[in-house]
Amino acid sequence: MSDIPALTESDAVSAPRYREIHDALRAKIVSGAWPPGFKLPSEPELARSFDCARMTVGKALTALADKGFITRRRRAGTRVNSPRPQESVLEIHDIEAEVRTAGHDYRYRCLTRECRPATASDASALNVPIGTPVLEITGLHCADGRPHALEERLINLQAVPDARRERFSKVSPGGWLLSRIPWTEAEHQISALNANSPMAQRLQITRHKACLCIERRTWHQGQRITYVRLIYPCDHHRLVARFQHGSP
Amino acid sequence: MSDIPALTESDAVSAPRYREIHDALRAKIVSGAWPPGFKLPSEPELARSFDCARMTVGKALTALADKGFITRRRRAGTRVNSPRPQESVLEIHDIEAEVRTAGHDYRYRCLTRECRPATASDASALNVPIGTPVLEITGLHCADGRPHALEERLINLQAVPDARRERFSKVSPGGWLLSRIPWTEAEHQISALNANSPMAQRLQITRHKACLCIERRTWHQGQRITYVRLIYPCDHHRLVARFQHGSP
DNA sequence: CTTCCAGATATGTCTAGACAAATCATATCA
DNA sequence: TGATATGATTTGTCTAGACATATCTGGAAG
Repeated sequence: MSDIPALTESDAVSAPRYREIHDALRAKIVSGAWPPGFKLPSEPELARSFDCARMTVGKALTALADKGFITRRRRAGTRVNSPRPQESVLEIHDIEAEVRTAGHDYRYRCLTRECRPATASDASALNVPIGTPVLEITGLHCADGRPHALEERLINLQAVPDARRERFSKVSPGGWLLSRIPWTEAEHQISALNANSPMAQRLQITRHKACLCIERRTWHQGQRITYVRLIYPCDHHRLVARFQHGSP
Repeated sequence: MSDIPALTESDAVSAPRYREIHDALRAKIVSGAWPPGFKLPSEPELARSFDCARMTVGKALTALADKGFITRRRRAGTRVNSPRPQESVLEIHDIEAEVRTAGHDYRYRCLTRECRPATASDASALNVPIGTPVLEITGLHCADGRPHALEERLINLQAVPDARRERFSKVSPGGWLLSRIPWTEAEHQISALNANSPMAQRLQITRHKACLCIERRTWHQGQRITYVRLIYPCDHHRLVARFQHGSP
């Protein structure tokens, strides 16, 4: 027989001190007792009032700052932030993984491929000077042989010169790039659009059908790597984002 | 004249030690030198090899664990995680704030309002038993008098009984709820759809026009509060998500 | 062979103190 | 008055050590 008592959330083994402090301070903020702009007591004062070392309150404050509740500045002290817009964590999956986990067969097919000096629109999409060598690729992601998503991509050849030698006929440029140059920064824009004729033809859908459009720009160490536009027919895809604030 | 030297990213004032360690370890991981499942050296070993105190490597490891690169377990040690799907932080703004910050005049108008026992579809949207009292509201968010977004909402009256007495004729239920019951958990689904006739009529757009559809489910302490579907004509809205992994 | 207990080891938390760096407030000088 | 030096305050980082807690390993007991 085990002597370990049953644990419920409410009677956890006693949270660590820094979490107690973190939660106490957060309660002051979310309840409105400490409104935006309010200056918190200094670390030494908090340490005295919580009867612990400064490092311990510091740990709690750092966590609150990481979560965006407060801003800390040397000498100026710590202040409560204005509430930020709702944030959700959006998981943007690799298309191949996404298709395969849904239990379908995945295939990629290249439609067009062209190396050229950047036009004005290429330049603005990649944020490079006009004339910089770029590679434009359009391809189709298929699930069980049926078109799943259309990909239109620009690659900055200055950042990824190897791409010039790759045909991308069967291998999707997304995975190829990811394995070569891990991105450090990404920006996504999500919008809706009506399929135009070439899109509709390639995706085998009717013209004007609503599509989800995901544009992604990727950086590596500040340098723009690639710009990609993915077009999903509306019944093929939806994005899910979840957010939890409070407990952790 | 200021003697402060110009700072470029490359010549920052010398990063704190724990960040150097953090970056060094992350480099091992993202480069693949330490593959998923790899067991890292123990804290004391790392402290020796980086010639610093254990707390300093601990800080770096904690940060890496928070970001999902590694998993740490007592006695079992620290291991590299399998790569997670790309994640982006998606900011989902309050519509009113969004319209106003764009410099437009904002107005909300209620279209329909009905209290009823939950039908089967209400029940699945709110995850409550059939027959639970719910409030259904449809309304229109307008910018400068023109339709901006259509809102279809269900409110769980068991969780928010006060809503029964509120007419919501001019005040948007989103803000009303938010000020009353702060959510602790939210899930968003983003998809595209073609406007059907009633949508098109209410939004004053042509039928079949592509719209961005954002569905949101909100919880408070595990209890489902509300389900809302927002329909934006495609040229009215796009979502932006940013993600940076690495530096912070 | 299985079960159980006792180390050994790795992380988790905490402390008290130290110095560094940023910034605010004040006093001083031109 | 206005610019500048000075000091005080607050956060940022780091250390060396301590004890707590979880978990793995191997050996002893049944």
